[in-house]
Amino acid sequence: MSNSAGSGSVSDEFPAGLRVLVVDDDPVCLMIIEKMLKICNYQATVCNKARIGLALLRENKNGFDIVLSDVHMPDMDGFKLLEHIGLEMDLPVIMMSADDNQSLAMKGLTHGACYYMIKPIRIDMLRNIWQHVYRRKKKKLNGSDPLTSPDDVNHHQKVQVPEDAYYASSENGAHKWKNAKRRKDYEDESDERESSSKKPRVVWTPELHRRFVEAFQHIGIDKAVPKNILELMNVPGLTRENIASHLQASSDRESAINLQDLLHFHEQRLNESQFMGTMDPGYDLRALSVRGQLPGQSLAAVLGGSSFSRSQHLLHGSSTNMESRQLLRLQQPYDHHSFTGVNSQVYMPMAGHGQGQSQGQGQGQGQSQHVFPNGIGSNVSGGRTVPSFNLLNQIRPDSGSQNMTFSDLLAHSSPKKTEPATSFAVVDETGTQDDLLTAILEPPQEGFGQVEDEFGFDGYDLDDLPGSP
DNA sequence: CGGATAATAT
DNA sequence: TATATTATCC
Repeated sequence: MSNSAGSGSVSDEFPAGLRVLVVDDDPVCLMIIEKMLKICNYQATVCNKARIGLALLRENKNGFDIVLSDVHMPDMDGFKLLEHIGLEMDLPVIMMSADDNQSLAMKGLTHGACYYMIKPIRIDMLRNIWQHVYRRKKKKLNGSDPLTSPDDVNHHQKVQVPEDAYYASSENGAHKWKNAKRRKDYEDESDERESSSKKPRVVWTPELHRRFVEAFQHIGIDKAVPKNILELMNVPGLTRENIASHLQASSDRESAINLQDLLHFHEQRLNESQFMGTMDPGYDLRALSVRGQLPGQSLAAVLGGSSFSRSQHLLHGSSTNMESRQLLRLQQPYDHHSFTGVNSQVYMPMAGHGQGQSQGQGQGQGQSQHVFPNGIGSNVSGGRTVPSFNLLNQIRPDSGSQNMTFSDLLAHSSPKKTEPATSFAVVDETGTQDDLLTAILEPPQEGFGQVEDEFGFDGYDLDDLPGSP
């Protein structure tokens, strides 16, 4: 294999030869998957012991592109394996399980799995796995931009959190942020000159953030207000406002993340039902809308809860699987270089509207009628409300642990934060935020968000696969 | 304090 | 330009 140098041409051989490591204690399953992978033209390596799988991975760090692992295994829990892989190498891991338990799936996803497949695995599901590899590779490229100028500009550094690193703490990084916003009490000096910047914006490096979290946890959710946090953090130059702003941003991010998790599920359902495909390949803007509430709160509440009441009637029978039905139309006739189902962004509009007043800036343009929850998108520029938020950065780590997280923060400190969203939408990576906005704002079409007969699917294989026609 | 929006940075 | 992050305002 080997690709030619990065010319623009799409190497039509990329997906082929993908090196997949499959770990599953069930020999039958293992064999089947292996077979299917081969049919897909992938290079499969199988093993029935998690430990062995891990050993294989360690042996040649670059020997595989992606890992497919079962969840339940005698010698080592699939999550454990996942953990090790996440810690030691940068490989996309897909979890598999016959158990469609939502929380289990959630656990897999939050622990770093890039996907969670419900067995039985169908070949259609395997065809697409290359996307995960591709996506990760792409992300890495974007992240490691060569902008790292060694200059000692005391500005700020580009602290891109490598997707797999989360908040790896670097002990001696304690002073890095200091120079980033050295400000002291001297207000007279500098301001304009001073070597570089004029306005030292605080840069929340992972280290700084860590300190923040530490303080937050130490204080306890009830008293964790900016003032207290500031005090405990004891960082020269940092102001209460800085904390407040960060606090706000953090909680917003948290809810955004939950949203993203939700998205994962949708993606799965999508992929899983895509075999019946054959829609016209005309559009690639997948917009998905959910009626009902989408409390920016906890994902658990959303998934397990009674949200989505609107589509309730669509669910006949098994109530185990939540919103799987309100999916929409998928396309992607093939497993080719289309990206449907992978990169996506989610936005949610607030229930109400019309707050766009702003302080009489000179914008001149009209205000958007829709308001987005702060952080998840609230930037009015050029008269438009532009949604935005960063899904990828600053997601705090330690899933498993029961440390206090910002979810707690969210739940406690802002019960009435913003109104629950009435819908949300998703677009794939070709969609811009604006597209999304459009999707959201679009008048609730008939059948939007509901199962559409016209498209030939009224059920999802997820449940009826096991044999219940 | 908490939340929204303006301002910057990338 | 569009989006992300932080500063300000109320």
